Amino acid sequence: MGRGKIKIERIENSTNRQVTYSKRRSGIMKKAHELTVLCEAEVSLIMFSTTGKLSEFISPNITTKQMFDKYQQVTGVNLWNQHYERMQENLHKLEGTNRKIRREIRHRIGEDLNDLSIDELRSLEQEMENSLRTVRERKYHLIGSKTETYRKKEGRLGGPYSMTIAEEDYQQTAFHQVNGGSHGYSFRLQPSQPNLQDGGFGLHDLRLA
Amino acid sequence: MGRGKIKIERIENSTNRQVTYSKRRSGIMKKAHELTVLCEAEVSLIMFSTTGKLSEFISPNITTKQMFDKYQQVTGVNLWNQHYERMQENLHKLEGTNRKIRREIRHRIGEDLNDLSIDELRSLEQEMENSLRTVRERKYHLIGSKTETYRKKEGRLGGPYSMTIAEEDYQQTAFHQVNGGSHGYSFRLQPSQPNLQDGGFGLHDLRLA
DNA sequence: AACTATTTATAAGA
DNA sequence: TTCTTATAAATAGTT
Repeated sequence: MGRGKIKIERIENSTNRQVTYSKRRSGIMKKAHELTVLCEAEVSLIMFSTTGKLSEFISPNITTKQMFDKYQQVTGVNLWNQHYERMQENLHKLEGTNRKIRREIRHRIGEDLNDLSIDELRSLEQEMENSLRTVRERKYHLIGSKTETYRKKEGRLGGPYSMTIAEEDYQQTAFHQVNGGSHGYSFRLQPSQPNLQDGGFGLHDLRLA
Repeated sequence: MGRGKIKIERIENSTNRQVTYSKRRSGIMKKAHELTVLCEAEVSLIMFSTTGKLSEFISPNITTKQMFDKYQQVTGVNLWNQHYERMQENLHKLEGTNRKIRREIRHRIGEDLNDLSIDELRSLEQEMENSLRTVRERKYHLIGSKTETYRKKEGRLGGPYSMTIAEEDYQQTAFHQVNGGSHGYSFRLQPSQPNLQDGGFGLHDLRLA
């Protein structure tokens, strides 16, 4: 359809090739549009020139994304499975870790002890005692330095409020007070992974989007 | 281009519409192919008939997926952002939760105490004492029932090995032995989140894929 | 970017 | 459907 017949093969002359691309591109775009209107078809046409320039036609009242989704559905090929599966894998890993460390801490706060053997309980007790000792030491260390500062500031006055922080604390410790502790170190574990059971959406979510 | 000129508007006659779709579909496919060959362009053409039937043309040596990826790159519109961001969000949530729990555990095993105030240390100590008590109780409970079983089985014989498990254990506790404990309840925390710092891939991974 | 001779696509009919 | 064919449309080569 032109002054001469051409063979369908790469046009060697670069300028000529570009011109032909330009002409035929608009030709095919028009065809796509006509197909859409005449036959109520949904058409997605995407073209990249050798220089990487994008041209596209998409039927009105539909987006390219929708077209891709539909394409996936019909072909059954999930185009972003690769990305998806990597993320899914990581989620599962993290969830596993999460489960493990939740179990560990539950034991440390005295919950779910039923699944531990006597020996495991002994080890746990041992470690908790050691840790508790460390915490106490740290506390006394901190109190020690604070008390020093206090004494420097206030001098050695004595009187009804003269009990040092260290002494006060010692009593507290000795009495094993069981108040909630207003400076709450309290954290309760949520029933295992509240909103994160499945990351909020299942495997099918993308496949059947 | 036919026996008569037609207006580009929906073909009302259904049969005629289908026939036209069929003819023009192969026409546009041919055009797409020619464009590919003549101009070395990359073309993706996807069509759905009103009945939902898919037809597609894709340039050789490229996949539809690759075409989609390239399209995304160029348009800058991430087509699976929605899914991606939801997963990303969940990953971050989990990572955050893990970080928190790890911190809690570290405190419970007597590490990283420097970032706690005196009051926090007091609360922590308190809770650890309570938990330790729970663990001990559970241990004694378990030992109690085991000892009962033992006594029923062995009778009340006495002798050099007659110390009950409970007594034996009591001594152990009293001495505050600091052996490693061969039934190791030892878990060391990995340096925060070994391979999962970023879930293995950054935000840019998909955007600039 | 226009022109136009020719090829190609296809509408209508069989 | 598929084939035929008259005619419309697209476009290769030219200006």
